[in-house]
Amino acid sequence: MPPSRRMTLKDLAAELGVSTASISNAFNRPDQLSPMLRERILNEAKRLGYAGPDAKARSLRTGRSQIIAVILAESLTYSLNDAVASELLSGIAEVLDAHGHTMLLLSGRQHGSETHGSTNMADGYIVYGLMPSMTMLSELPAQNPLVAVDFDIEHCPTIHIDNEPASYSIARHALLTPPKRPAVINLRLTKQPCNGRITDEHDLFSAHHTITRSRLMGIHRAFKESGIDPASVPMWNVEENIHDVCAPVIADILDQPEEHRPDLLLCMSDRIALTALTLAEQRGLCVPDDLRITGFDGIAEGQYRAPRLTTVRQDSIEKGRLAARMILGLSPKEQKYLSTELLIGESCP
Amino acid sequence: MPPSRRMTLKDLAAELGVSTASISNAFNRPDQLSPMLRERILNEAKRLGYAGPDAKARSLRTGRSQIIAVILAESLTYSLNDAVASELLSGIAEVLDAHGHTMLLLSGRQHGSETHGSTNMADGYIVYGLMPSMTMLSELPAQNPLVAVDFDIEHCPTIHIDNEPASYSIARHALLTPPKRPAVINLRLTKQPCNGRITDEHDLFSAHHTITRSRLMGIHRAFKESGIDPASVPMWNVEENIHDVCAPVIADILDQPEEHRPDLLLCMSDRIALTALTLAEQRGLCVPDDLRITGFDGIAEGQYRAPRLTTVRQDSIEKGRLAARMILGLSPKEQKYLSTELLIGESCP
DNA sequence: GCTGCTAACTAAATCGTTACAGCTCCATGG
DNA sequence: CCATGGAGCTGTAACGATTTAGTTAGCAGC
Repeated sequence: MPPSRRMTLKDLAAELGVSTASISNAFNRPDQLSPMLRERILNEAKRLGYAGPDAKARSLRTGRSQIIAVILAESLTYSLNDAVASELLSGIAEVLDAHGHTMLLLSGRQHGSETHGSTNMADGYIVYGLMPSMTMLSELPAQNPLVAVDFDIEHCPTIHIDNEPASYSIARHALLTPPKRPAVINLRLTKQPCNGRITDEHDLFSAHHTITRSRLMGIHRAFKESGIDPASVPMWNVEENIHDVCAPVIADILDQPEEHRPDLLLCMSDRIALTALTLAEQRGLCVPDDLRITGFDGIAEGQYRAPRLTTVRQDSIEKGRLAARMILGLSPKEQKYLSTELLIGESCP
Repeated sequence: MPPSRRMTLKDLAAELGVSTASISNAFNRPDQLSPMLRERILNEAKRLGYAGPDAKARSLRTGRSQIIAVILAESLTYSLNDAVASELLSGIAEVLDAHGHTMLLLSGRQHGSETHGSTNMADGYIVYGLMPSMTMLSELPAQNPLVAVDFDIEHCPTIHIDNEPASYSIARHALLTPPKRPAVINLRLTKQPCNGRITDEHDLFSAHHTITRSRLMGIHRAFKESGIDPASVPMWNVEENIHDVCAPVIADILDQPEEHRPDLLLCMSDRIALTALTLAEQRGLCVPDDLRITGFDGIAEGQYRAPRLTTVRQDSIEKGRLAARMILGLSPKEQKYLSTELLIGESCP
């Protein structure tokens, strides 16, 4: 036996003088053979360094790989460092792991034009966020289950939260104390890329970004209810939910002369709000006395600090758990809305 | 053709009246057949809904899956929410993605006693951190490449940083301003689990955790050099690098009567240091005037705040990139030490 | 003694590709 | 006119498992 080639199930069968079926059963179905033979096989396998059936061959034969692919709208580099996406992945991993599955990470923003060759190996797909191109999704094997999170696909079970009411509730809370100069910081909500002040209202609402769009609707509803004309509220936009991208926009906002500087900042995400908090503190502004700030998401970083962020907590971990359970068929595949919770921190009491 | 079964390469070949080899070549090796035939095949494939060769079968035949497994010492739930691990994963993903590979996430802390069935499907393994049990590693296919990060495995290329000198340098910086009451917060450095004050010096240095051990050595060296007996410095320990686990320990430290409360806190990680910062601010202590704090790692969260954390930055993204390059054979497989950088923020000027 | 049943095992087909060897045909060069 | 060679294609043997159907042997019941 040349040690060059790895040992296979067949080799082991020959060595032991039994059929390959018995070896396979010894590893997979203990009830199908006598305990004596099973033990003999397992011992000999260990002695000869056979680590068990090859996953590649098994997956071809059985049609299943025990792999669930998570397709993230953004790049992996971004997603892995984004708290919301990370929590989602945590929840997914937790459930998959408990049921003997593993997680393959893919990005919808495919490198170059080709999708990865290993894409169609997965047993199922969890899609997170708005896909830049739908072609990738249409190329997935149709018979494999697909679950979407925070993004609607036709005829596909989806997990979301109710963004409009959630956003309305936090805005309403903030407006209980009437602001002198409120402002809103949107996330990627303009048709044309715009990192700064939104001057043309008509440029608002890029067709697709329904999540942040709903959040802005909620905010507008709260404004109207408080007798404030939404059109009179200055709006800003950031292109990416990343500190370094948000910082210059927020610096512009805060560096205005005091009589123009907002005293209430409604932010579309905690990342934006935290950046605002940092920049305010660096300028010696007191939060919440000089400036009140709200976020959205409820990430840990916003709660593990002083002052804590006033925000809407969405349970991304639970989103992930549920998505994984749906994919594995442990929960019914349906449209599911998870509840949110208003967290009132010191940043906007 | 019943639409029940998925279309295969062989079906397509029959439909077109060409050999399976030509279909395969049309998808994989354009130079092996005439452009005319290739186009005909690709068109027909699209028309009949054949999405390309099946990854499961291909991986069996070729022996490669284009999948690299990342085995994390901690649970996936922890790792995905830890900034250092996330940055490492980012770096890995970036390089793998650029070279047509995908990333499979595994945890060394296997669920139950069985390792995942899909483990041996990967083409290579990147191991991060101290494995709770080495049996998992010994079961990996021996002919597949293995690269370790922050953890020594015999005869295995490894990527680390020089923890002792890095830790020494930041401690020395902190001690330039002589502290009245310095203290150290260790990370999982006791033999017996201990979340709080370390009273018995003999209990220090759990056999394995060489990283934090080296960091403490560096701190001790700096103390000696400043004429301070390390044994006189109170030491504390936290069991997990998580806010909720660190918080009670740090609360104990800060809630001591003022004459015992430390004025310098050397923390083994940024996570610990940030928790300390938060708790100090909540108690109205001024950092750095009442209390100076240092961390270790250089995570973004520590720099995107005011005051910024004084810390040692290790480039975890680069660690990941390098690990991925080694696994793919793009960089020589060797023992590699990456450099670190002292970041001086306002938390300990 | 015959039938029927179960436990324990085997033989062979199959999963969907890739890769190797070989075949045909036409152009080229001597 | 024959040899040479390459372009373009085909046929088929792996790859390493799982699974179905089938073969024993042993035992119980009548």
